[in-house]
Amino acid sequence: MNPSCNCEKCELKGIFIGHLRETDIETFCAQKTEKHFSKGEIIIEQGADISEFTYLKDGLVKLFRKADGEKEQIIAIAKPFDFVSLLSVFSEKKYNYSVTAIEDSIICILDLDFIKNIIGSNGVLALNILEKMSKAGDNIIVNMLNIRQKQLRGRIAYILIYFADKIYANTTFDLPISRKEIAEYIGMTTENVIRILSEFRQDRIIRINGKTIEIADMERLKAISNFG
Amino acid sequence: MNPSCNCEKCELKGIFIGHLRETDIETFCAQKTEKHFSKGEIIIEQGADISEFTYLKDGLVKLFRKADGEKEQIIAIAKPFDFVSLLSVFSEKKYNYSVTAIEDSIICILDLDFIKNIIGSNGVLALNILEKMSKAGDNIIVNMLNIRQKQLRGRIAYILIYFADKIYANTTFDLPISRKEIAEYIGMTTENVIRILSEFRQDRIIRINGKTIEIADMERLKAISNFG
DNA sequence: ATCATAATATGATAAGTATCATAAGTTCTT
DNA sequence: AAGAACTTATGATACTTATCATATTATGAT
Repeated sequence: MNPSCNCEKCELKGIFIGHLRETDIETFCAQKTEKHFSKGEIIIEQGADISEFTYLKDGLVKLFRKADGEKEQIIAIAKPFDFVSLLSVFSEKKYNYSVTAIEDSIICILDLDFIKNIIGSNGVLALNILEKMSKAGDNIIVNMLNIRQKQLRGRIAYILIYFADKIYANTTFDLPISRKEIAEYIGMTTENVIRILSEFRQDRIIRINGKTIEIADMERLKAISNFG
Repeated sequence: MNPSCNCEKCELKGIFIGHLRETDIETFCAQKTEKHFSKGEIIIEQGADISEFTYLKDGLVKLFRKADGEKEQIIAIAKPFDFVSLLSVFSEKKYNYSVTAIEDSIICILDLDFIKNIIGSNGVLALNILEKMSKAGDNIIVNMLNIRQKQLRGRIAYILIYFADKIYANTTFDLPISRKEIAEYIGMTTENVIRILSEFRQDRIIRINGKTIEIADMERLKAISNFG
């Protein structure tokens, strides 16, 4: 493992480095660029040419699209290993969604043709990528289906639990997105997101302090998520 | 091209046969099983082990899942080339959705380990599969986002246009699914699907005769799809 | 053929959600 | 420090959608 690569912490290390031939590792490490993005910065802009293969090494990002005269729609909140350039990369010429950092993030960038070349000459690596892509797409779809089958209270409960369990592993956390963005994520209005959060607070299911949320009654929240 | 393979009509021929070495083509053709399913028959059952790689050669199928005590949710209506075993195949052990034929269909089946083997030893083929998977996942997600941002009338209009344009290339067609299934596909109740179809009929936007739908005023339907 | 079951259909009502209005608190800019 | 722009907040009302009830027509099974 080439130390210049500085990939020790990267969750994708196993997939890439582990399956590359020695000569490719050299090129891979020389190729790789790491970029830091502060919370709020745009990483990928909808409509831009896809010429790079990017993935999230650290942080948290949101994928969203803006159609015609419509509101923005958040497609996914992605953490490391959830692949950033997961969707269109291998099938489209231009991104049909944007990505921004919702927490300080580190993105690794590789030339797409270079990656395609490696994959084309390394079937085992290809299978691994295939597995990751498959999983990433799956997760987004399952998530959307889960949200779709619930009503507003259930959706809010679901997303709060998602942050607590899957992202922060803590019942107290700072919401990385605004109420408006939550609305764009679960397909409802900003007012109703605020309203239902207030309702949960009044019912002592959560405590709110600005962006800070504390889940006070996880049992009830889970019940709402499951049956709401 | 081995004639015993009988793949002339298959849209996936180019991807598989085109990139296989001579020796692999022999095995591929010997391996391949073709199965016919009549309308209504179950092709894949949720929860079953994934041990085969299946794809749709001809016909029309629906992918759906059933969660806990919830209603069924239709994930996608897939035509040939939209890959049947697209989602979980490379990442899961068991199917988390079912597939049934909504029109008489022909399915091609290959052992999954065999396919993985081929991919593992053939990077170019891998890239092609990656492209297809990427595209298939994309389509489902975009479709779900499109539907989500509309209200009921817009959703119904959208799906009618989808069948007319994308599936049957004809403004008159037989609906391959029931009103109940439409409801499961666009996330609303059966009654409202029926109601809105009746409404469209009363407004002379469509003509209905049982399962047969004729789009009488495509302009208006498109307007409803876009702005509803 | 006939019974049972499911699909289509329509109305009335209840529940859920969006829209509009307004206000107070934040954050960012200058 | 003040103002602009945005976020959070809450209420009133209108609109959208679901639920319940009931009837009719299709479909499938014995």
